[in-house]
Amino acid sequence: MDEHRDQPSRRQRRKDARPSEITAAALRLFHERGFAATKLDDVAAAAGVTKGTLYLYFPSKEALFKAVVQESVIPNIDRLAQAAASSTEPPLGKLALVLRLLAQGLNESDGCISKLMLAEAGNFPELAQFYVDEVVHRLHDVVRGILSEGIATQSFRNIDLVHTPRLIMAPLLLANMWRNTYGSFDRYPVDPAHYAELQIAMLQHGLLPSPQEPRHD
Amino acid sequence: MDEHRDQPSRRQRRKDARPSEITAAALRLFHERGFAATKLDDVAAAAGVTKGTLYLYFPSKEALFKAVVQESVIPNIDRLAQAAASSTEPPLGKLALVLRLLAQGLNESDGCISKLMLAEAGNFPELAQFYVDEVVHRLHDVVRGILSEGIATQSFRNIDLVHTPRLIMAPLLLANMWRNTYGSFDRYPVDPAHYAELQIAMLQHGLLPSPQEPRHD
DNA sequence: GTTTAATAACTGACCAGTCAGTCATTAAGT
DNA sequence: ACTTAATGACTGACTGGTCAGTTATTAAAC
Repeated sequence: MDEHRDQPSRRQRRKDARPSEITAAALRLFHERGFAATKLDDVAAAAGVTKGTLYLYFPSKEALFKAVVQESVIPNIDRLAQAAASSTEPPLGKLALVLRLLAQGLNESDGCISKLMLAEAGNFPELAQFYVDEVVHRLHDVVRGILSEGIATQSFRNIDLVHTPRLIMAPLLLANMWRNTYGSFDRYPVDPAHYAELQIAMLQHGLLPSPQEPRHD
Repeated sequence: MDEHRDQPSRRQRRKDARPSEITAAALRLFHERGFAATKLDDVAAAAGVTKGTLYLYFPSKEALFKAVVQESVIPNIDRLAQAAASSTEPPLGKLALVLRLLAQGLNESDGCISKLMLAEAGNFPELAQFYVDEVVHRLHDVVRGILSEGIATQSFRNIDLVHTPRLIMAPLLLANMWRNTYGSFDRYPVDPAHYAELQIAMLQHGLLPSPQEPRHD
């Protein structure tokens, strides 16, 4: 019986493809269960290899974790900062652009990292420091730049430049964690893109009815 | 030599005080390190007992975790709902009241739970379901009631009643998790009460300059 | 035939959970 | 009051299972 022939052959050698497959599997499981509760045997199985193979590419479980974070975190920030810088819209439009891009970035690849880092920061202080400096503060700085410009041109009122970036991005970030975590338990599905639109409207009008023109499109 | 006399005596019998001391210690450590990464020996030490004692009061580590969550979660919701119901303020004032109470509740006792549940929901589905139903949705319902009233009296524009509660509370919740997690790494201290005020102002005005009266107190 | 990616059996440290024993406290006996 | 028996809260050494990390072996690739 050669029933081992139907799958294209186990034990392939694919040195270049492995690392990203492994980190992808690890990200999913770390996010789902937490770092400590995730077994490397499970990560390996999810990546279609065995545990020994992990150690060909990553020297330890902790190193794998760091690789996961750094790999998933680098990309979208630059894209976002660049989009904001090159946009010629007025401040509010620029802000809307950033929020929509953020929602999109969270939606695809890895809005998982924010929750994962939050949960594990206590166990990995240096990594947490890196994350705060390289990701969060850079993101805040983008928004802060827009706000600052808006205040200068009197498009915005004179808001708190230190904390308002967090205030503005919090709903999107939390909505995303929410969806990734409680999605299956919740009555209403949560959609980051929808939250982006709600937040944009809120930034524009607040809760109050628009005094000049009650629009109805 | 009676040098054993200076500490009031180890090995006291305090059957009634133990459980809350244990859950308090457990909450701190679970929140700091995560459930799986927390050793019961450490919880016991932090509570001033030994591991064996834990098992006199809680049948398993998982049972301890559930006790921690349920104990920390029950109180503040009712207080908040009641305050909102008995307030005679206009909708925006009522909303401000709720946000301030929420910030206060997060600040003292246990704003830890929200992060802890977020991190462990995947490993404790029934508990997550309980938390979503009994805590989060009830909180949202309070806010939803206020919004609904505001729309009816035309104090508010016609906002999305399903999602806006989350949108409004997200900044406070996230700011709190932030402070509990990255507080020591962050440049600027995060204060929930301050975020409550920022958020109230944002709900009132949005980002835009107030068209009728540019106030400056 | 040589190289090396991949495997799987193995090891040892760690930790949740157990239990026989200890001692602070209570209360009965005098 | 003073002694002593009974109680049960508390301890800490122990165990069995689990899992990160290792290594001897296998087989794919060239």
